[in-house]
Amino acid sequence: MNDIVQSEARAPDGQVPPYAQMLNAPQREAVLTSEGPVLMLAGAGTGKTAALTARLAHLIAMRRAWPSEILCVTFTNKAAREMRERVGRHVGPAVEGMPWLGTFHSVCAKMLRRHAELAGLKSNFTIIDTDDQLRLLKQLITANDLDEKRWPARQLAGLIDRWKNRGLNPGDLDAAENEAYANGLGAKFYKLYQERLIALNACDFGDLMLHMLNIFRTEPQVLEQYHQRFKYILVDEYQDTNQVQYLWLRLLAQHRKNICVVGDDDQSIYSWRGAEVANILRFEKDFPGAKVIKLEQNYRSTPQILAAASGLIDTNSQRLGKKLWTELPKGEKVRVIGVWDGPEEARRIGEEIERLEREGASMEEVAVLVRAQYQTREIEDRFIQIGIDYRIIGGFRFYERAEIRDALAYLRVIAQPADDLAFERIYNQPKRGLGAKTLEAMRRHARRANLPLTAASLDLANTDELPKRAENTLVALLRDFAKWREDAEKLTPADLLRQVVTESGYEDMLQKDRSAESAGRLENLSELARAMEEYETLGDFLEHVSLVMDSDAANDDEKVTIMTMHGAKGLEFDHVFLPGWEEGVFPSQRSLDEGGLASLEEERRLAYVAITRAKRRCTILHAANRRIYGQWTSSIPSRFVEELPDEHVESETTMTGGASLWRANWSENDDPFAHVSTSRPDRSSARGPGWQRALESGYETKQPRIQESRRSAASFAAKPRGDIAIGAQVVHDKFGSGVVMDQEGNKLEIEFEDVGLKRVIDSFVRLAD
DNA sequence: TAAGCATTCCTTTTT
DNA sequence: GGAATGCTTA
Repeated sequence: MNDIVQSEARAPDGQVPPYAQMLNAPQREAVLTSEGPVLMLAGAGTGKTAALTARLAHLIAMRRAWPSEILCVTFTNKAAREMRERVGRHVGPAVEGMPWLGTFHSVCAKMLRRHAELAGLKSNFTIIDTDDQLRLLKQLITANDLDEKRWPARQLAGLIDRWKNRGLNPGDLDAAENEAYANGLGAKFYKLYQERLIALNACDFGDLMLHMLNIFRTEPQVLEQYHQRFKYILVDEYQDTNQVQYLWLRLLAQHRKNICVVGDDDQSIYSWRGAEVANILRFEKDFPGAKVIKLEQNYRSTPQILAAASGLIDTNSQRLGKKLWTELPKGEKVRVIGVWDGPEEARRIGEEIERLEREGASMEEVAVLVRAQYQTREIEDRFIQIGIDYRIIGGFRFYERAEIRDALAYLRVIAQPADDLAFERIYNQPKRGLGAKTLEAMRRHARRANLPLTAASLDLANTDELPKRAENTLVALLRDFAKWREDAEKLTPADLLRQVVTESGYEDMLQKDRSAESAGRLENLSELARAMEEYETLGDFLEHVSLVMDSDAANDDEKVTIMTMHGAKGLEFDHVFLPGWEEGVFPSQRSLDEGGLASLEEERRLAYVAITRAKRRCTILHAANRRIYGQWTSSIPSRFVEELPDEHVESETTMTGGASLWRANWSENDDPFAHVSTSRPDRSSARGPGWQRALESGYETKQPRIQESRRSAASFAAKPRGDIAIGAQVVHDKFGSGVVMDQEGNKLEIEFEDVGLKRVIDSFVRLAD
């Protein structure tokens, strides 16, 4: 077998092709076993992407299929992009012809545009985002005399999403499902919502998959078409597929059975989004005779990091079982640091990072990974204070910002006059005096005439149903849109946007707004215009936006990354900090309260993912006290800490109990800014139950070992900036504008208009203009 | 219609 | 603690 494999790998000239050269034995097997079903179990850092791209390159180079005959699906645009790039390196411009390499959703969108009429849509349908989805549902709920308070649109949206994830249409719901919303109105509202979407010539994210699944199920000739086309199917991150994706894939693969799925059951962390690990666990049943290939050699982490992670994940019961190993040289043990409270944890991380910086580490290679978004604030505050450059990934995405959505809504109405949801978003944004009354009249009229809102409003303006003033404004707005539609013919999409932003009064509105964010909003809008430069038509751009919700923000600068553990999947860093390993934070309270063992095991997999992001050093922290929802809570270290194998871990608990008290006093004397009340820890409320307990149980009072590294930013690089003095008006990216009250070295004390007194490093502010 | 106050809700979020 | 939403009032 091996000989066959070896000879097959050779190009006609007898050379081992470059894409196969760097692969280890199992990787090579995964690449060369092109026929039949293959399950590739790829542990963290085992060169999964390398194998996958080599496989693609192999299929193309060996002429087993044209690039257009391979279906390759990923979950994220980033993964798809990376794959395309890497395959391109092997096979050159042939990748350009890989039209079916993309995310599940983009592939489905592409298919659905071809067969839209089979789903009751026109091929230029709009893809709506969650915002629109919620507003639409809210309308439906109130229009059907239901109390939106009692039965929130959010809940309904969640249910519909889950139903779609499972491949269920309104008619497929059983009694229990139907009961889940408003005492048995689930199916009714699901149906209403779907009808409304069709009427709007729109679909949501879930529909992209579900419509295609429905079409495959009911239109054999369409499915047949794709059977003929796709000679090979590749799926990345298979453990994250949900039911509808699974069914969709199974229909497509059943004909030739040349399907290769890649995944890692230990990295399944999205079950709450409908992902089913079961899909990977039962692959061999679905495709009898499937070849299972395990990639277990890790090229990323030190043996210690790997051992710690493996030891932890061993606690889980439901596993296919892999044993990761590495040839990399010994490194340092995983560190576990116990501290007194949240602020101290943030200080400690700051100190450690400053030390790494002094040692010459690249800040690009440092990450702080948290369980939940709210944990970022504490870290962020500290980094601002001591001047560590950071970037927070996640939270608000570029395309989710209000101003971006508004701008896109304008563009959508221009491109698609029938896009009611977009029109409703901006008909009074900026404020032009059209309110709920006007909207109601427009809607009434639209329903009566069975027209989209914009068209109906034009009609409405000819009647005398509206007050003169509203009528005039509305006519002016519609005239603007007519003009922009003409502009759209002549201008590039980017220029069109600039025009609209100015002429709609949106720009004016932001310029008049003196709040901290408005400058950033204007900045975002020009950023959006810049991003549009590469698109030829408005339609192209809008399709891109609705499917690719991430912006490829330049991340070439030296910044520490702060992000959630979920967001970090697939990434790697030399140094990883993992704060908040306490029961109730991680594992999260919710996962402990509900979901039982399964959800605890998912948390453990998340811990495994987090640790295995580290290449060289991994530092885990836990605090004895933490403020959660404004409430001081004392907490015990996460069970995951105890599950780490002792021999690969180095524990340190310097700052507990008395030491912290002592340190608090000491730092007050030492700290030139200690009199600044807003930034001093609130000692009265800091005495939570944990405090008492710590004092009573007589914690050992240790000298803090790291005193010398706890230098305040003012005493270090204390060179003040020349251009800022007390009394100066300054602007801070995060805090907005304020007045400098005090200055010491490079440290400023600023009274901000919005957030009050803060201490910041002067390099973080600029003089107000 | 918009501002100003009260109330609610707090994981994770690839598309 | 705090944002985000919704309701009340000027």
